[in-house]
Amino acid sequence: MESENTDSLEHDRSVIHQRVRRQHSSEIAHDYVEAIHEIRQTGSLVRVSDLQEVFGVSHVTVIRTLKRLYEKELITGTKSKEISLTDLGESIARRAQEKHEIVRNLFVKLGVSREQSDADAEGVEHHLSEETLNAIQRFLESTP
Amino acid sequence: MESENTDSLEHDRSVIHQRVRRQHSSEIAHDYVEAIHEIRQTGSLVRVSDLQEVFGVSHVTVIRTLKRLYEKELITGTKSKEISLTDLGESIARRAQEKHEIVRNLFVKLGVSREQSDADAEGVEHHLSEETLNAIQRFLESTP
DNA sequence: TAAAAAATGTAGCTTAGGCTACATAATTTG
DNA sequence: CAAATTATGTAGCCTAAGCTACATTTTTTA
Repeated sequence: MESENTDSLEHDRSVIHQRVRRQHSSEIAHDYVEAIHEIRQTGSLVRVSDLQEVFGVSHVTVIRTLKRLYEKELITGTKSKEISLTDLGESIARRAQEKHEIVRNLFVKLGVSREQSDADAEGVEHHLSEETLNAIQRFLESTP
Repeated sequence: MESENTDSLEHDRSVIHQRVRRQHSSEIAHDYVEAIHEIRQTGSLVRVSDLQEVFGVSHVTVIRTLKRLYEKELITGTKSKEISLTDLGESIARRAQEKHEIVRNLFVKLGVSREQSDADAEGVEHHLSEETLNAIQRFLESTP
């Protein structure tokens, strides 16, 4: 009963780490729908080999991941011709894109190169709370 | 030989994602040495149960992770009494602590609450390049 | 100090996310 | 159009990181 009156110091730590683990487990799904969304935006059909190139993994890994996305109802089908986003997938993709842009713009504004901003944003975007994203947006809108 | 002349557009995407995957695979190790370092800083011995509380996982998971840290020569021993950082582990822990602080201070400066800044920094700290960290530090040192 | 409680450890299961090797299908091209 | 190439798909293996169940050891405490 030691961590009851200590303002749950230890307990809070574990909550933080549990949140990060949760974020990781949805991260790949979000990256995939984001990539699928971008490909669809160009007007192309989405092929396994496209995703294979985007992520730099084997086609086998792509196929299995797509199955999981289908089970989670983020995409409408798992065969190459049928790969498209569900409404849920679509909204997740849009939000991921927004987050990515916000984070990238923050880094650019701080003086980081375009390329590095883009690369770092990729890892970071999944770990920010709404509070922090809002704060970043406020900062971006101030003092251009 | 397809992505040689296309300015490696697709190829670059895959490099970015491969980097994020690499970051993820070292992330837990870094979090552990950071936690061990913090516990040692308070003068206490490090016990399995301490780490279990910090991360909110079962003691079994902690034990197995400690074995991996030992194999990677980040800690000096895997039995509770012997858990301490190697020089390598120590330097990783210090750097992780620094990064965590830099990111947290950025968020605080942007108006995010202490608590949320700390939580978000935990997920973000592993994904920033030196270039971005330096840019953030410059920003923190300017216009206090 | 002996019993109870807490901490540690082992065995073995699960899922996610990588992979190669080996088909089969679809597209391109000579 | 037939052959070659490219794209998909399946089977089965690996590691990391979670877990529960069941010892065993260590520490507390009555």
